[in-house]
Amino acid sequence: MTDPKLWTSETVAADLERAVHEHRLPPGTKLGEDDLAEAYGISRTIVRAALLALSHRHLVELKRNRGAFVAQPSVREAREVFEARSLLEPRTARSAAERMTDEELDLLRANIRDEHAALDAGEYGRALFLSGQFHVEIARIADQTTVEAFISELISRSSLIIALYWRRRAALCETQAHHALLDAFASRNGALAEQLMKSHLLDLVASLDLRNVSQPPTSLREALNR
Amino acid sequence: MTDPKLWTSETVAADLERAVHEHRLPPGTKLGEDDLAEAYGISRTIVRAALLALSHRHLVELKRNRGAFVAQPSVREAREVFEARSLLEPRTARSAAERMTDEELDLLRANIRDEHAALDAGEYGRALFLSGQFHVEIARIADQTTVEAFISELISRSSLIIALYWRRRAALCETQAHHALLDAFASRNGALAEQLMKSHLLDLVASLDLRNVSQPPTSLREALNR
DNA sequence: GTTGCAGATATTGTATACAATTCTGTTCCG
DNA sequence: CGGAACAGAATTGTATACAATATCTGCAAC
Repeated sequence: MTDPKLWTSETVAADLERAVHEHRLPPGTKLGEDDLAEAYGISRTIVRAALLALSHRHLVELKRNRGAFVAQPSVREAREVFEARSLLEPRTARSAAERMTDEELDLLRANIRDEHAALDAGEYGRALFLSGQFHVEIARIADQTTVEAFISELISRSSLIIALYWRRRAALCETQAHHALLDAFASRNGALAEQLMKSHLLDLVASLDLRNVSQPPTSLREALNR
Repeated sequence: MTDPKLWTSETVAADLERAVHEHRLPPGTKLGEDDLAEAYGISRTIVRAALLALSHRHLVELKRNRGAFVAQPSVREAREVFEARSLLEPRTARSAAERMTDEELDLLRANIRDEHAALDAGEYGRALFLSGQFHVEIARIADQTTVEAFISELISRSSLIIALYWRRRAALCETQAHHALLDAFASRNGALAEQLMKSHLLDLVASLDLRNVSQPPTSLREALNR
């Protein structure tokens, strides 16, 4: 993290977002301004701008006079995030399938290959990140920058949701669904891609434990609105 | 603007967003940090945080070392915004119709009434703002906070798009569509509400002039990537 | 042993100082 | 008269100082 590189608020935010996405920074982690400033070798000014950006993406929660924490999405929020994804992603997958070039198809293939490699190497965080990038890449291929930005945010938030609510099951169901999507893309079958994405998202929520019991409030304080 | 009130970055951002939404701050307007700091009676620190927030909502464009400007969405971006809205809003209108209480119905009626009053008083900016709030309110009633946040951003961006690309026509087509939606809500007809919202959005884009000619690059500089 | 308070410590919130960059207007030369 | 070049002004970028607030520690009282 202490690269000789020149950090800006954008690069710091991206670096932190990736760390969150890869579960190196679990939900609830305190992100102290001084700590980060020292870690990156910059002043608190830049750190604050980065944290502000992440809070706007709902990846970080800012508590007045108490600091920044990696967000802990509620069960409610978890449902909403996947509800939003189900509105955006299936149609976007259809558009992508209809515009897909061979080069873009190769990019998606490479993504799945890298994810496999990461899994084999035991790098689960990296595999999770790549799995998310697959979805973002689809939005990019659909050539819808605006929708892509929304999906990108939702994907990152989904990573937090998975960290909190994932229940152990088969680990490879993910790549299976992505393989099926890839086939639909390869045959430029938009309707199929839309349907597969819809099912994929339903499978994802089904793999979560979103019962209302045992809400995350790690501390009693959280349970009582500070 | 020079209230004795206590301004925070959030309230300043909200105040600016409303000004943009009501077309009091047209696209391209320079938002100088010192000017704003003086206008609100605060330091540049707060102003910068507010501008950063607005830039994340794509309402303000930050140009390095040159300052903040009210965004000027391109034709491309305009299309994308309405594409995104068409993915989110019709389904959300359906959900809203199915959950609508009588009190919420009254809120929507009041909104339309206020919009009419604003139009009669010649307060076009306020009417435009209320017209947008109608859409946001629907998302709120659908009880989907996450989708609501996206729609809220898209509505504000739509206001910029209208400022740039609106072609004069019948002025009241807006309230007509909202009236029709209200009837669908009153009869809790989700399918109809979804269909009406879809048509409403199509009418909106149709009322814009999105031909690719004469793109906004006010200055030559803009045309050449700075 | 727990509770309550007080001072000390640490962390965030805001303002401001200074550096870096851009803009502007004038001068000088062709 | 037109344009390059420069100096000064204005504006933004970053760091830091200080204020406000929250947290922690220790001691005393019950």
